Amino acid sequence: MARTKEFNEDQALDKAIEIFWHKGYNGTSAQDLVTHLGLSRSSLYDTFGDKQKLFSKALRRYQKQGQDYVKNLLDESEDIKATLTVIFKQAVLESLEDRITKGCFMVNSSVELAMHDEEIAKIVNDNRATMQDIFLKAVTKGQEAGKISTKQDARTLARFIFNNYTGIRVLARSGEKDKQAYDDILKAMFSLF
Amino acid sequence: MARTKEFNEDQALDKAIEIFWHKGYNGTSAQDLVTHLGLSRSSLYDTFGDKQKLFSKALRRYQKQGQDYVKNLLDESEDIKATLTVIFKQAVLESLEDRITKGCFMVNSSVELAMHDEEIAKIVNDNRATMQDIFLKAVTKGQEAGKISTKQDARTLARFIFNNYTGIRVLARSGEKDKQAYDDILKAMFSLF
DNA sequence: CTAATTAGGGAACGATTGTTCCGCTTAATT
DNA sequence: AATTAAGCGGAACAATCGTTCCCTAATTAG
Repeated sequence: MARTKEFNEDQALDKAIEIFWHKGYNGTSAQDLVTHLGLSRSSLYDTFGDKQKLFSKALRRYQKQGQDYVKNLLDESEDIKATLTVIFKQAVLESLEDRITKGCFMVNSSVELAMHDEEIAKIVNDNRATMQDIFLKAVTKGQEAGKISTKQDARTLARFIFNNYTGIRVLARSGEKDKQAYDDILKAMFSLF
Repeated sequence: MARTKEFNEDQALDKAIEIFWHKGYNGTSAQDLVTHLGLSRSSLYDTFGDKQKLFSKALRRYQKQGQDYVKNLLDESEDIKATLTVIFKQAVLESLEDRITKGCFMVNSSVELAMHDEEIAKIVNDNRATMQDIFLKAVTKGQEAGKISTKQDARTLARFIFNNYTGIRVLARSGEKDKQAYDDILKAMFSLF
């Protein structure tokens, strides 16, 4: 009956993730979006509603990608401690390699928007709950397999892991490029398991 | 020779800290500043230059206040571990009490601006270096007094402490009000000393 | 081929942005 | 008391903000 879209919505969303991640919500203008997504103002607003709706849709997509990545690795893991090391070393690698250090889109959004936007607060809180749950299940499995110390209970460790992950992402966002700084944090953290 | 200012510059700076802390740099408009600081546009610009200069001056003031607080406590401390507990418990308390959770102005600014503004990046990096140095000296003292485990070297612990502090402040900013969540992190963290 | 419907380019909107400037007030110095 | 320099309230600035609207292009159903 009508014309077909000339762009792929998910690809556009990935572009939105990129620029919001880099510049933040308030730092990204409508013009930035038009330029970076490569589609017209009308297409942008017809497809996504408004800036806020586009942002939360992008953040949700980012959330799912990140969670799937971590969950899959841990679900299939035989050695939780080793897999956690992989995950954290990967985060460090990204932090060191990124020429424009973007940190973590979720952490950035927590800090910038969670307290001012209920929708974003929901996503952030849901993300924290889900991630801690993923870590909780993994740690429990690791403890049962005797691969992780039972000195601390699983929930405590899950929260502790998440907290250090957050810290590392902020460190990355602030531009730290000294590998030793990250490795020290990881060393201290993993010495607890 | 001329008229005297009707306001105190430091008091105005404290007001600026408040609103920038709460709303961020991009989220705070010139009108917000006029309203909140209670002085006219002309006075504001005559005194502080522009928005960016006012912001970095406010952030520097905040930095000094925070560093002095931690440094004084640790310098005068006989029991480093106990003093660190006090500092972290205080941060948790603030996080739980604040009706509008502002997190940490320095952390917020790192995330929002460090990668886009060289001046802010300088402040953030200087703050990290200084804080880690304060922790380093304290941990060393604690280890020498046999109050802190020597399983990890002092620099590693200093970075680790700073990382967990950052994480907790992000947690606060995202609105976490469950005391147990903070206490778990502290428990895990202090179990390393 | 025509009618119907959506996509998309781009001009245009009012509101708000950060900043400047003018004109009057105030107060210390001469 | 006169002079002078700065403070200050508020109007005004151009630029940019997020958003809407109009008009033509494209596509498919009938």
